[in-house]
Amino acid sequence: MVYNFKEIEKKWQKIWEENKAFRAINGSSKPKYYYLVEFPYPSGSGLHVGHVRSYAAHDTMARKKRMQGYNVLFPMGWDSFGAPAEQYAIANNIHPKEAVAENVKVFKSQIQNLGISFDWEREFATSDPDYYKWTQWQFQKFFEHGMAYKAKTLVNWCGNCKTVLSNEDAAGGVCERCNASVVQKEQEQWMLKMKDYAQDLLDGLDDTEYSDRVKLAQIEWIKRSEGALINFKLKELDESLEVFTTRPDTIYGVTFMVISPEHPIIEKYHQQISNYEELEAYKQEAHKKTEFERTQLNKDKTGVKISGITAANPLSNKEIPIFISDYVMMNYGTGAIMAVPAHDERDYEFAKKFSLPIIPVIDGGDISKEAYLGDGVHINSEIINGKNLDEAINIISDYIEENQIGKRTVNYKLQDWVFSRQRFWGEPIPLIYNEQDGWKTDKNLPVLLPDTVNYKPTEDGKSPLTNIKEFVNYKDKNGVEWIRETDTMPNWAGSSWYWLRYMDPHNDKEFVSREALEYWGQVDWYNGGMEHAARHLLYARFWNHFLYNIGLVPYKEPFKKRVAHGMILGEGGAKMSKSLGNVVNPDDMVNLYGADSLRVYELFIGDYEKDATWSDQGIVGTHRFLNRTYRIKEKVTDVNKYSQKLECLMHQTIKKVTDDIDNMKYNTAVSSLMILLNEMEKQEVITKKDYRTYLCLLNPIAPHITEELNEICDLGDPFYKSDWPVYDKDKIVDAEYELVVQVNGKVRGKTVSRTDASKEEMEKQAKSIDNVQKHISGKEIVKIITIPGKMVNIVVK
RNA sequence: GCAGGAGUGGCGGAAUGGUAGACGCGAAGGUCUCAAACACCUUUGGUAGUAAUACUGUGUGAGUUCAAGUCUCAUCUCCUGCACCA
Repeated sequence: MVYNFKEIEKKWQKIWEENKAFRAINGSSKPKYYYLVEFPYPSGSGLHVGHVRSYAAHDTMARKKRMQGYNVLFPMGWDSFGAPAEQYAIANNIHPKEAVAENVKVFKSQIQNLGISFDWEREFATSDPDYYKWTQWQFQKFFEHGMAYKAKTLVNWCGNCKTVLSNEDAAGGVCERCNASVVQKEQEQWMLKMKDYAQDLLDGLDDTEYSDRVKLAQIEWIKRSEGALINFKLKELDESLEVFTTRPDTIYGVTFMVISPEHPIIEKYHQQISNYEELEAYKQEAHKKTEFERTQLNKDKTGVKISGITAANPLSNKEIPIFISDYVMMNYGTGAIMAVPAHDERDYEFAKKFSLPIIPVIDGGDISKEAYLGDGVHINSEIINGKNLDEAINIISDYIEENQIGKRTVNYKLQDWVFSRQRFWGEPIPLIYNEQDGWKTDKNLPVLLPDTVNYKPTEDGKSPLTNIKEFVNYKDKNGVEWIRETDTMPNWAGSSWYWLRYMDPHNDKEFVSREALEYWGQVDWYNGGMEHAARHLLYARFWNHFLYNIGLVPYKEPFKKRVAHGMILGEGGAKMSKSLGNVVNPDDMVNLYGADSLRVYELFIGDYEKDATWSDQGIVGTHRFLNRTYRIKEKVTDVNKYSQKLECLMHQTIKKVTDDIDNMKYNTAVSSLMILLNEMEKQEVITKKDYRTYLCLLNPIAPHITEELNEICDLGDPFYKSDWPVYDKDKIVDAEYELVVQVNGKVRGKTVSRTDASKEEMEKQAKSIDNVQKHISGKEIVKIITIPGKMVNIVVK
């Protein structure tokens, strides 16, 4: 250990805190910039080296931006509601509130030990009543604007966590939290009408600068498809069955229909259906299957034919049977499909299984083997015979609209948001109910979570709050008795507006003041993990779009820019996990090498947006780099201008580091600083200005050691009060350079040339090199390509 | 299956169409030391050669170009999302 990083780091962290060095000022006349990094769940396992990477990266940008004269908002808080905190509490047999307080303390000190320049005066946790009061208030806005409704839905039920999960939480048929299988269960739930915002959420992406993969994750999740709704008349009833299809042109190939086992028509025409019991049994069987079995394992088609109801093809008038099958989902489209086995893989499998007719309507392929999915000319299709795909779709769409059989439509995969959780540790949904008045908002906010110890989920899956009479029974000031809603909000709620609260975190009159909203505007740059690029981002955008539409926020899109960091993998390339024993604790690294070494290492490790593998050796390298940075202070002279030999490199490095930080190319920023240090080490002495500039460029990445050296060597104001260096673009080009000479594209020699040499001079110089002579003598020179300041290529024959 | 991304030394990784392998790690040799650690110096893609140098080299195969890791086409592999989405 060359320098005492422990003492230095503590010292500067204290100075920054005492001087409120990173305080963001509402209404400052400086230009504003808002950096947001996802706030963590304060889980029991403490900070991960992955957190360090994203915090250090944003911190680097934030520190530089401040030095460039911006009023930077760079806040941090805690996403403390939800399952992780609750599970930790249950496991350790303490109240979630205490668990959160405990974990936040650990997280905060870990982050502070890293010297991240968060404005801690704006800190809050989503489980603070002062915060969730406003989450509840905003939910009431959704409710008041008809955006929240209660519905009996088939929900994903995790038997292990004893809770309902959103489709997003149950992706892949396993519980996001505990990995147990998810089954389907009917339950009354509060829903938010997110589907109404599908197109807006899609269009809004055009006004953002998200990285491509983030944008695509959003598009994929919303998934828009254009097609048509078509009504199929039911022969026995005065009723029709509506289907959604993207291929109306294949309608002549429809040989049967399939509806979801949960389709309401089954209940409605219970009487007409002669095999109702059989259908009901199938439905029950399907619900027992996990989503995983339904989708992954069981590609084998199952189903039951509905007896007593048949449909008619609206174009050909042919009578067709109707089946129920679990391959049709109630929550997509209309829950019913027209089956075209000749041209759809799933319908084909089903038709084969149930020996149903397969009529080709597009020419091509061999339908005796498989469904033909390719393009071609329509056949067996009366009014569209001989037409190609686009034409046929148009003709059929026109036809069904003219004859009022159906209409063109756009469908989205995006679903309404299941907003209820039957858990203790969440924001209570602030609604009350009685028979006469139905559901009403409770205006006495916050609706506080009771201080109960009975917070474990109940066996029947109801919220533990249902057992607390003092909470459930509510009498208003007129003496009217109400029952309180006992469901709580999902974890995603608190994180759906937290960036707004940072703008004005202590406001007890409003969720955020209008002035603060106008001043800070959009989050300029939001970083987080790829795992949140679909769901969290979608919920947050939806929430903000809604607030915008009711006039509560000035911008529709909350985040101007979103970039996703890569993961830090354990040594060996696997995801860090306790079971693999490859978890690296940032505290250990800070103790061994210091926060600066850890920060530099995590930024040097590779491309910020890509995954990177941890290496214990790598951090040794960056630690050495900082030691050398420290040691070179002995060479500093009192001269206050750049050394002549270093001047050009200094300007080049300023440019490189400035550009690289803006483009998140931290690895090459660090590398260019290493190059500069290597050069300085070669000099007998370096000037005060050389050293000051070098330290200043390194400061956003390694803030402690640079502040210390700046002070020890008496180079100027502390960096947190200083300006970012600027380069002179006339000085980034050296007077001389190494001219590369190629013959037929192969390097045959190098020589030192003047930057302002003419092409003729360059060619003359090139030809004078012995080895070049050797390769061109006796041959005909076809042409010479000369790139000033770079190279000469002599083409010979 | 669909979409996106990536294949470069022993390893992490650099390269506006213009010197491939910057920078770092590791390794080898050396200096310091009684010794070790730390530090410092030298070397380090492969093959041949004392060397100068030559050939070869960015997953594979073609192509465009004076010049290709970079552009085009084909192909293989890996990763990451999404997935019975009608």
